[in-house]
Amino acid sequence: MNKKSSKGRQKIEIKEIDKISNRQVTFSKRKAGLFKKATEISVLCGAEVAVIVFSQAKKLYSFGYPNADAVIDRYISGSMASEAVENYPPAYEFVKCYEEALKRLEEEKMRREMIEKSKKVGEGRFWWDEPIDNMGLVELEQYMESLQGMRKRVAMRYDELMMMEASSSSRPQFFANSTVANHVGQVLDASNLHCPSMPCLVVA
Amino acid sequence: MNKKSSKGRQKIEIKEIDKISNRQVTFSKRKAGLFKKATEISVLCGAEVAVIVFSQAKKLYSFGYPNADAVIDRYISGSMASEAVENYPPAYEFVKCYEEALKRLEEEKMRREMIEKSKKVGEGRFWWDEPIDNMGLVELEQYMESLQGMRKRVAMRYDELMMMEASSSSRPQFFANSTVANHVGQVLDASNLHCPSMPCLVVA
DNA sequence: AACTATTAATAACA
DNA sequence: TTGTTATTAATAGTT
Repeated sequence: MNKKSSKGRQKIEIKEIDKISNRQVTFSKRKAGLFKKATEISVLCGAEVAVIVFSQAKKLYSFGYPNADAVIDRYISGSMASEAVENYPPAYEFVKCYEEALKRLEEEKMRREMIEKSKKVGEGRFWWDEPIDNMGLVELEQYMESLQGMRKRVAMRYDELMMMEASSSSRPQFFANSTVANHVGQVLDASNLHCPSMPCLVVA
Repeated sequence: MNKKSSKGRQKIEIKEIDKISNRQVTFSKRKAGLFKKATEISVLCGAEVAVIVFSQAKKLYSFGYPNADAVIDRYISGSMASEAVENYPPAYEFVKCYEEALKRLEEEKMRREMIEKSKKVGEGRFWWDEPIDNMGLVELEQYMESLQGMRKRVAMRYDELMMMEASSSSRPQFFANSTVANHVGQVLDASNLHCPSMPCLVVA
């Protein structure tokens, strides 16, 4: 009854793939894999990496950490010259910023989970605390409806406040003091960032 | 008697390896792996590849097929000659990534705060009545955004469950394509929310 | 663009 | 460092 849906990965010989369409697909997949590996070694080991690939159609793809050109420049100038310690702080700062945020996110999750744990399931347990992963369909529906209700209330409250603010005199810009605004500003300043997960640079 | 001789490969997080000796070993092994992958894609797909790696100690390792310098020369002349402006989609990706993380962070914070607040709420009052009355505009905005995020995630979880229900299919699919699905659609669509002149995040 | 059954790469040990 | 092994990760063939 269980007919295998595919033969799965098969061993292949490392020689040019005959079938063109196949070759192209493999190229795409393996190029992605190669860039991923490059990312990983750079992150795991603090290495600087550049990868340049020309497809058979001579289309150029490149990847670099912290950035391809810098690494290549250094390769060319043969600057194993010991102290040629180029620094690449620009993007790095923001990557740190991002990582920081992720870390804080994890912390928050933890804290919440601990609170929930400490509350002990059973008595004093509230329905909205339950992790959604354990909810059934019906429960999820209820949850959604509740959220919707909340949303409306908040919006109404927002309106109210807006009215009041509007009638009184000086109103600051919406996000003037918001953390979100600050962070966005920072991020937008980072014009030359690479995405940490897959900093792939494609040159047409 | 059959004590495992090793734990075998373990899953690791992609972040700088703490222990130096470990980092060095990993660097060697992964460098070899990277070069091997580069060889393979070049042979399998007729691609030209160059890989440049600087270790943390700034030692240079390079690989090229058919040969590194040729590929690099081509890269240089290519990127200069062609007007091919380097575009940086990754930066944008990164920004999105980052914003996403921040949003989730806000959500988590909120959930925790709510839980903590809920302890103080007296009889007959719902937990979500408590906080908003004392919020300012900015806080309300963040609150709304967080609610939106939570709802999306709940809806996604809902979809997930639906899929599972559908595929395991030992059970009649009551909601397969009717009201509930529509409901989810509604939830995901922010347009039906009462959300006056929401100053959305501006991504320049 | 997704999905498995496989192979290939590799983290932890020795 | 080099080798072994238990696992995870990548991907060939298929839909």
